[in-house]
Parts: sequence; structure tokens; C-alpha cells
Amino acid sequence: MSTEPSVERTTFDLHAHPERPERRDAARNRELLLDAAHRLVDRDGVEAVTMDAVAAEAGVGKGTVFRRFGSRAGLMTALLDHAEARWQGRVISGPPPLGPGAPPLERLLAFGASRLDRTITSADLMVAAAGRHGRSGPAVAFWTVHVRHLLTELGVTGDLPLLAMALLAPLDVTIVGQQLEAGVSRERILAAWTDLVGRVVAGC
Amino acid sequence: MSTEPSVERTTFDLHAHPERPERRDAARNRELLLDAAHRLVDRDGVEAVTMDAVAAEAGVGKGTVFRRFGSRAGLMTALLDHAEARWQGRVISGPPPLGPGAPPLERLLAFGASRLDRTITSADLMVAAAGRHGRSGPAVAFWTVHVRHLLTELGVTGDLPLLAMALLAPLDVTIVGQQLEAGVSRERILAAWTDLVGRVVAGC
DNA sequence: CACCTAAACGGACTGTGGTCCGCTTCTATT
DNA sequence: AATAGAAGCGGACCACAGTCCGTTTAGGTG
Repeated sequence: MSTEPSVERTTFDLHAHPERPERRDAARNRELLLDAAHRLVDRDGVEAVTMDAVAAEAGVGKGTVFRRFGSRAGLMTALLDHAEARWQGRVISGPPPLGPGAPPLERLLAFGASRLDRTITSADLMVAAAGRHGRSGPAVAFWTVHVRHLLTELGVTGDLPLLAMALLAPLDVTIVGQQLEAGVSRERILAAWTDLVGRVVAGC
Repeated sequence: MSTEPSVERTTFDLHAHPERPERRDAARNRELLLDAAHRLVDRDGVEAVTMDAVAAEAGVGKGTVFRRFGSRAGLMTALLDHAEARWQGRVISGPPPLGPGAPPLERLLAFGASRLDRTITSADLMVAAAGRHGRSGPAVAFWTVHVRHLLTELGVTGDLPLLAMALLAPLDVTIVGQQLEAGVSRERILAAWTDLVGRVVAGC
């Protein structure tokens, strides 16, 4: 309850801050903490990123970590945020086929491949970022909007928002993680997803 | 590490125990704990099911809870287990269209509707049961095998195991929970899933 | 029945996420 | 420059998951 920390971004509305900005010391500490957390991830892996450890590494009090990020999941989301933002940038205005310029189906397939790779490489962080309420809203919103847009261009009709989520679901950490653990290769996952997209898009 | 508790069931290979059975006191305590946990869930919700509370309610030591169920997620899985087993029974040998007897497409749609309902009604427990390693393996295995079987009967070709998972993915707690939280109705989710199945199955 | 051993037990102990609150620091205003 | 009050800070504190180990008990064997 009470004052939600303003950690409901995860890009998309990148850095749109209607409210008054953070005080300077607060901003400084945020950077300090983010750097510290990144350092810990690089050095010892996601597991080692405890709130106390981050606070100590950054040289601030533990309370500050929670004030800035709300929870461990929030901190993890923030860590993911930089990379996610750059990735979103590439989708919106990078080179094809991920970016605009390629035909919609190619873009969609490139999107899936790229998301799968991000899921695989950042699986640990994503699991840690998926607190209580599943995945971080804004990022998912971006994905679905984009897929929906491509589906529209492909002339697919129906409940596009949910259809988009249905296509995204098999690329989620929980599902992909499960498959990897079962020994399924990245290539096979991607092939199956490509096949799925083909079936969904096929106007007959 | 060391001695894994034998809590890797979640039905499917229902109660196949090659190893020597539990000692009588152990079995008794398992029941005591399961009952206590169920009581707590009914009375105060999943959140109230702390390991200490369960131990106290059952009148045993905390260590015993962990010895029997390995972790909180394991306990939750065990709680889910009874209902899951009965449900699996209905799928295997209950009345159509969920059980055998109906045409495969009808069975598949009934399967989806039924799973969606189970996901919705037990969302809390499922989230709590999904520890570290995503969803509980055996249950998912049963679902995929069944869907795969129906897809085969429908004459669908391709990477059936992964295609089955792709169809199951949108019915997962994390995804469904997200949609519900966004205000999407059960009916709309089901309609979208039905549509998805139609597209995938359509041999054209 | 007495004995022996593996299994099970209980609860103190530890590590971590998250809260709380009295104190400090920034910044807008005059 | 003085000041007021909001925003931020730190770290003691709490709850809960999970571990450890000395003690107890089930149940097979002679």
C-alpha cells in the first residue's frame, strides 16, 4: 500500500516524466545502485544480487535501495531496462529485417528470433524481474503492440491483441526456460515458432 | 544438494513408487500437513500458508514440513496435486467432450476451456507452486502429451511436441493472470484461444 | 523380546526481502 | 541569506524460507 515508487516504466514511454523529477542526490544514488548491481551481476551472477549486497557495494543504506526500486524485482527490471530500451530502439528504427523496411512477415520472424535470443541470454534476470505480478507490464505492452501492428499489415483479422499475446507466450522465459531445461535447442524452438506464425498468418 | 525428497510427482505417473514406501509416521505427518495446509488456504488464502503456520497447524516441527515437501513450492504443488489428479482422470476416462468419445477438435477445445478454468480458479496456488524452475514438470508433461495426441488425431503435422507447448503457453498462469489483470474476460481469452486452435489445425 | 540402524523429528539458527521511523539534506521561496 | 517543509536517507527491526544437527522412533533381525 501507500506511496508506490515510480518504478513502473521499463521503457516504452521512455523517460516521460510528468511528475517533478528526482532530487539530485536521489538520481545520483540511483546511478550508484544501478552500477553496483551491474557489477555484482557481472562478477557473481544474478543470485549474488541481494539487496544488502547492492547497498553495500554502492555505499548506501539498504532502505535507499528499496526507496529507489521498490523491490528486488523492481531492481532487476531496472537492470533489464537499459538493454530493453536499446532493443526497442532497434525495432522501431533500426536496420531491417528487425527494423522497418522489410516486408511484415520477415519483420515478424526477425522479431521472434530476436526476442528468443534476448529471452535466452537474460533468462536469469528476467526470472528475477518477474515478481508477484508476472512480467513487467510496459515491456510486454510494447511487444504486443508491435506484433499486433505487423499482424494488421499482414491482413490478419480477429482479436489481434490477444492473438499477439498468444504468439508471444511461447517466447516467454518460463516456457522457453522449461524447454531449454528439457534439452530443446534454440534452433528447434525458433523453427517451431516460425511454423506457428506461418499457420496463424496463412490466410488459406 | 544431497537427498532429494521424493516430491517429483504431480501425478501423471500416479503413485508409482518403486522405492520402499514411507515409514508410517512419515505418511501420517504428510496427511496431517496436507490437511493443515488445505485448512489454511480455505480459511485465509494462499498467502497465509507459511511453513511455520502449516507446521503449527499440523502440530509438527517445521523441519518436518521441509523434509516432506522440500520447499514451499513443493508443498503448493502437493496441494494442487489432488485436484490435478482428478482432473487428469476426467481427461483420460471421463465423459466427453473432455474425455474420450468426442471428435478430436471438440476434445481439444474442451481441454482448453477446462484448463483455462483451472488456471483461473487456482491461480494463486499455481503461482506459489511455480518455484525457481517454472511450472511443475509432470503436470505440464501430461498436458503436452495429451494435446500432442489430439493434434495427431487431427492430422496436424510438424514439430508436435513444441506445437503443443505453443498452444498451452497462452493458458499458462503468468499469461492468463496478466490478461485478467488487464481486464480481459475469461470468455474473450477462451474465444481467442479457440480461434488460435482453429488457425493451427486448419489443414487448408 | 532386545537390539540395531536407517529414517524421521523438532526447533534453534541463518540469510534475505521488506518495513519503519527519527534524522539529514535538498531546493523553492522570500 | 534565511527558512520551511518535502524528499530522501540509514540501519535497526521483523517475517519467512530454508538448513543443521542432536535426539527419538519405527520396524526389521537374532
